[in-house]
Amino acid sequence: MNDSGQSAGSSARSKRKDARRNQQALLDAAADAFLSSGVDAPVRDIAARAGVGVGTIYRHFPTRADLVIAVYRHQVDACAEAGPALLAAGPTPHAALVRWVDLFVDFLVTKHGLATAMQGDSTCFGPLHTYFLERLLPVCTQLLEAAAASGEIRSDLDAYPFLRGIGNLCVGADSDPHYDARRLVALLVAGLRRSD
Amino acid sequence: MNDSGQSAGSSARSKRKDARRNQQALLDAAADAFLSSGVDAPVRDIAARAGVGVGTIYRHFPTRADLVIAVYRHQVDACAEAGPALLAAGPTPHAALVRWVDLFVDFLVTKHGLATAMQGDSTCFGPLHTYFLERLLPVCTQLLEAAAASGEIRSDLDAYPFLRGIGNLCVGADSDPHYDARRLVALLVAGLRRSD
DNA sequence: CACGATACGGAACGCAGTTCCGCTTTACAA
DNA sequence: TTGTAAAGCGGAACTGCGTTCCGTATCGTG
Repeated sequence: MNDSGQSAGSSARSKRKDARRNQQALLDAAADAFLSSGVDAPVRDIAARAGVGVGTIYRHFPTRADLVIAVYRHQVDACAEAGPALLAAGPTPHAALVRWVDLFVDFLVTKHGLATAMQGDSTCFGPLHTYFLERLLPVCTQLLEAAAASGEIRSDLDAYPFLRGIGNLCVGADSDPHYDARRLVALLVAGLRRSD
Repeated sequence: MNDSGQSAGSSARSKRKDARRNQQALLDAAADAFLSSGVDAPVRDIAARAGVGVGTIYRHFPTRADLVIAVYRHQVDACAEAGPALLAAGPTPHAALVRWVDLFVDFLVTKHGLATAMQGDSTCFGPLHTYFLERLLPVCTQLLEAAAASGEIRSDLDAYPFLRGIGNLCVGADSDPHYDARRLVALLVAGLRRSD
């Protein structure tokens, strides 16, 4: 039952050499395109950049969202793994929580349109939302519970709405210099502090 | 120079009777459609409901967003006008701020997909975003400044990011029973409190 | 080298918002 | 009442998106 890492069909090593080459080209092209045009870069553009037809994209990544996941998987994983590390390193669980949230926000804000894509509609980006959740929810829960156990924050907020709230606050943070998502997230976290 | 209320071209009383009738039918149909299918209801559906062609929509409302604005204008205005009233009535500016925010969040959460439409992409819903801003920003500024002047909250947060943050937190609040936008907004406001 | 499995390309589909233009309806003047 | 220009209308058509499909090309093996 433990089959983590097979979701997009992109990690099962295929037999044919050209297939693997195309898949890598696609990942590179997508990363490029996301960087310069945001996560909303049209599938056709990505295919063109990679020098393949659109059909090839869909053989490797069943859906646009799966391509996005594949591109950012490493960074999401890194963020997930940073949680326990911060908890072990930081002076207090609350400090670890704050640092981890910063990490997450930095990640979201840096990728143009990622936050928007991850929230909002469910038709096209459902898988993306799901992946983020299943990867980050356990970590976030752990941090939240540790900080609650140490009495630094209130204990009546689940990780899910907290994570979604952070994600939501990051929507549109790029492309608007007057909107500072980091600050608002900090305010939200400040609102969590126990007011004894 | 003071020509408020002409923006969508929907309030300039047209000469022809049928035109006015169609415009009203369109508004009713849109309100209906938004209620049952969310603000994302396709233009064609709305036109069909109203018994007109799509072209008719675009003569009355240059853009989908303008139709959305026209449908919700009254409620946005009501929200804007409630600001000063609450400020005058409430025991403290902070209480007024909290109540006003509640009002705004209720409004956003109630209309399926409105928050999502208002934030996020700018191509299609730019005018919507703009309208909300120009209507609510002054009110929000007033409330924030009053609460800051009374020493109840910190004074270093502009109304714009605050409003956007609230709007963002409401994204996807409908259609997800596990996500309580009201609570998160409350947390955000709590984070605003002065910590002397 | 031949052949079957595998992968590829890109035309085509469905569904958005929006535009365009030939036709209808209205309002007003004669 | 009726003629006529202006205003309004309907819906086919255009652009752009994600996705599907299928005839063709390529790969790896016997």
